[in-house]
Amino acid sequence: MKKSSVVAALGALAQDTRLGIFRLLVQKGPDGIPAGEIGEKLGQPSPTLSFHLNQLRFAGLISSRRQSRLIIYSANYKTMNELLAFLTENCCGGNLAACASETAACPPGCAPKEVPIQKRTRRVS
Amino acid sequence: MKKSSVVAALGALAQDTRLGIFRLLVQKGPDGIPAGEIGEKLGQPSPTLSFHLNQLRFAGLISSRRQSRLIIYSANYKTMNELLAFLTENCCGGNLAACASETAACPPGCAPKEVPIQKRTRRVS
DNA sequence: TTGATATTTCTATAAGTATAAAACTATGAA
DNA sequence: TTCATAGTTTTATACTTATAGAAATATCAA
Repeated sequence: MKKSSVVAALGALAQDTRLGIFRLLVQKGPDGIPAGEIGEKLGQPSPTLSFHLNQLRFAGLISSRRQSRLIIYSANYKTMNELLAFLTENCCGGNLAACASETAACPPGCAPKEVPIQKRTRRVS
Repeated sequence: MKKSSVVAALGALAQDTRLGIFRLLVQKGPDGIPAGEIGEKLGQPSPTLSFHLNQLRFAGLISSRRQSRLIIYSANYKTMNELLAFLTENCCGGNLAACASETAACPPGCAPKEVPIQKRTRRVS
């Protein structure tokens, strides 16, 4: 994930109404819910809601699809995962002992990215 | 973690320079580094840097301590962990199958909070 | 003391973001 | 068609945040 996309995603989430929308969608699961239902839960006027949904969509955090008259919004779990991974990437400089220390106690994703194991190839003789 | 604190933390991270500072500190580990070294790496004038360090500190994401003439900044791993947990909390409504689905593929912390197992107590006869 | 270094606070300007009323668009039902 | 519903776009105003120069503060060394 590019740093600029991460800033955009964090900016989209750094607002009360939008954080509420995103969490609601994360909790509703991959099928999502219609815009109207979101507005009902959060008690926002529709233009305000639409503005915030657009911000989240533009940041890649949610997706929308039309289903007859309804527009169904759902969380983009892939983006969410990448965002979390970015923040903890290469935590403690890859020093696993520091990661595990009382002061840090880093999350699972914190460990340095595994270098893919190179497939052993037979040497041509 | 309170929602308002989460919004504050996300807002603090949603800025290019601050995201850079935070990631640098996360990678440096619990011991931290002095302000000057941060400014050097990010190439920002000191008032700008100080402003951003304050924002991060105010949001609870970093801490500072004086060590002679230097001010040492370090990441607050606890806040970071709570922030990540908040975003994925009660993911997919606790439906583990949905969490594990191709579309969601939620992170480890996504599973609903474990209800602490009650210790079996001997009945007084 | 005085001076040098490390960093912060104050300040003004510039730039970006949120809100909701009004007007618009898309879909389906009568 | 015409109407109702679900939602979006446009617009203006109000508010919040970023930047960096200048001045201030804290610590140490001579």
